[in-house]
This record gives sequence, C-alpha cells and structure tokens, in this order.
Amino acid sequence: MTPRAALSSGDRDRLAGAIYALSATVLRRVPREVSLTAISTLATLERTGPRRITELAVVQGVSQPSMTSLVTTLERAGHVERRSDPADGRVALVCVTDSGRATLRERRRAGAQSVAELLDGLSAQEATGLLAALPLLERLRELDEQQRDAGS
Amino acid sequence: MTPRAALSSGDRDRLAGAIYALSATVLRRVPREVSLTAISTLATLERTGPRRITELAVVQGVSQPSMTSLVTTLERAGHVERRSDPADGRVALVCVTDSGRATLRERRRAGAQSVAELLDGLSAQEATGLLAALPLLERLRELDEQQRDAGS
DNA sequence: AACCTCTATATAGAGAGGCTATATAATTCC
DNA sequence: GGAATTATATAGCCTCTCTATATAGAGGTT
Repeated sequence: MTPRAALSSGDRDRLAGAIYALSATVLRRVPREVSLTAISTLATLERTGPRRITELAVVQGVSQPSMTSLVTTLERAGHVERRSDPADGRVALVCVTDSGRATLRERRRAGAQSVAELLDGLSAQEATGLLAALPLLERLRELDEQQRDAGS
Repeated sequence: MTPRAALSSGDRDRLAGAIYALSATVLRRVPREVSLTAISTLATLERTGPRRITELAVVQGVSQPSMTSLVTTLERAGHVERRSDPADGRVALVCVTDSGRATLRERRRAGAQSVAELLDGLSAQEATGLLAALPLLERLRELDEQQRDAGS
C-alpha cells in the first residue's frame, strides 16, 4: 500500500492489536445511555453541518432505514431537527440542535472521565510518556474521520 | 486518588478525551458479527479459566439473565461448554472450547487488521513515535483487566 | 428430618437498535 | 407527459439488553 513500510510487519500488527484491544476495553468501561451510532451521528452533524439521511447512513455504516429510525429517535429527544431542502422536496436535512450538542459534550465528558480514572493507575513517568503520544492518537482519529466524512 | 498528580488536570483530560474518542472511532470501523460482550466473555474465560455465570455477569457488567442468555447462545455455537460443579449442584461452570478460542483469535485478527489500515496513513516518523507508546497502551489495558477480572 | 432462607440459574416479557424488503413521493430524463 | 431514478418512510423480523419472577440446590435451626 504505502511506498515503504513505516513499521515492520510484526510491529505493525502488535501495535494495531494493542490499540484495538484497548479500544474495546475503554468502550466497555463507559455505560451507554445513548447508542454509539447516535453519538457518532451527532458528532458528524456538529463537524460538517446539516446532512441528508442517506449521507448519514453511509458515513455511519448503517442502512438507510436504520438511520431514518435513529433520526426519528433523536428528533423526538430534541437532539436534531429535520429541515426541508428548498432545492429538493424529497430530502430531509438533519441539523443538530443545542440539546444535541449538549448531549455530545456530556457524553465526551463522561467518556474522558472514565479513561482518566484508568490513567490515574499509571506512574508519573508512564503518564508523561503517554502524553507524548497524544498528537499521534489525535492524528489517528483524524485519519479515520477524513475517510468517514467523505461520504458526501 | 493518587498521592501526587502525574499530569496536569488539562493534560489528563485531553489525553483521556483523545483516547476515548479514538476508541469509539476504532470500534466503529470493525463490523461485528459477534457482540462485544460475547468476545469479552470469551477473553475472560481464556485468561482466567472456567467461571460461573454470575461471576461472568459481574465481570462484563451485564445482568445475570443477560449472561445466561449469552452463554446459551455461545453454547449453541459451540464456543463454550456448561460443566457442572461437583461441589455445588446449582452452578454452571462455563468453559471456553477450541472453537471459542479460534473465534477470539479471528476477531482479534480482524480488529488489528482494521486498525493497521489506519496506521498505514501515518508517516514513518509518526508510526515510530506511536510504537514507542505501545507498552503504555498495553499497560492501560492491563490496568482495566485487573479491575475487571477481580470479580471472583 | 423438616423447614426456612439464601443463592445460582433459568424463564417470561418488554424495549432499543439493527437488518431486508417494500411502499410512497419527488425529481429527472427522454 | 410518462418512465425510471432517487430520497425517505414503513413493515416485519432478529438480537441483545433489561426487570421481575420461578425453580432448584445448599445451609442452618430446631
């Protein structure tokens, strides 16, 4: 894929495996009142502005009926609004509301809180070492985001 | 909690937030034929040997009826066996089978594969930097595991 | 030994979230 | 203007989770 390998095959697999395992661990720590897909959808709307249902379904990797149902649920909860597209009477433009943004913030706070408790188990030296990797962790997420939001 | 803070409050929150966000991102990349709880349960059984249903429910943070139902599903799929405890006729000792271990391996492989594709988007320098954090990522998972498996 | 209480698991029924198949309405293209 | 296409909605089903409750074995008391 890449011109030259950045990591040896073994390192690449070990690192990827560790990240996957940690991810599963972290997500299981946080109780979910709102589904992962719902949160991720709100995040997409916040980042990229109003989107159509079909686009959201593609971005989230769920079927269109599932996204219709999710949007209906979020709408009832007041987290999003359906607006009509003046240019095309078929489409529903989904917009996040202040309530939706607040939910997103709260969810991020709760998630970070849970991970922070895990971080407290590290020594000062370990914590500092991990902090050095922070930009790289953020970069990984950006990489995924770019691929994900491309579904326009 | 800890005697002295290893990180500033802001760093701690940013790092925790980044890890949580990345975790959610990573897990949404991997299609799930088997539920997260099922995989995590198989992993617990592999690590710690046969366990009672009630223990597994506590460790996974689900209700006992949910765990009974999950074990039944896993048993039908051949991934675990129910054995009786000679010392107590009420308990069902759940044991992972070879098929269960194979499922676990395959799932880890698929997860790592998906993350590896993300890693390929990093430059050689970034990838090497992240590799340096590998032991710390593993350590975080161990910390969680210790808390989790304690439910004996 | 009979009984009561506690514990381990199972069952029943309901709700959320996902899927496929299909219906409906608006747009686009001859 | 009518057919084909596209965007969303609806219907029906499956899985996973929950609470409430039933069943069966263990343990202690008299």
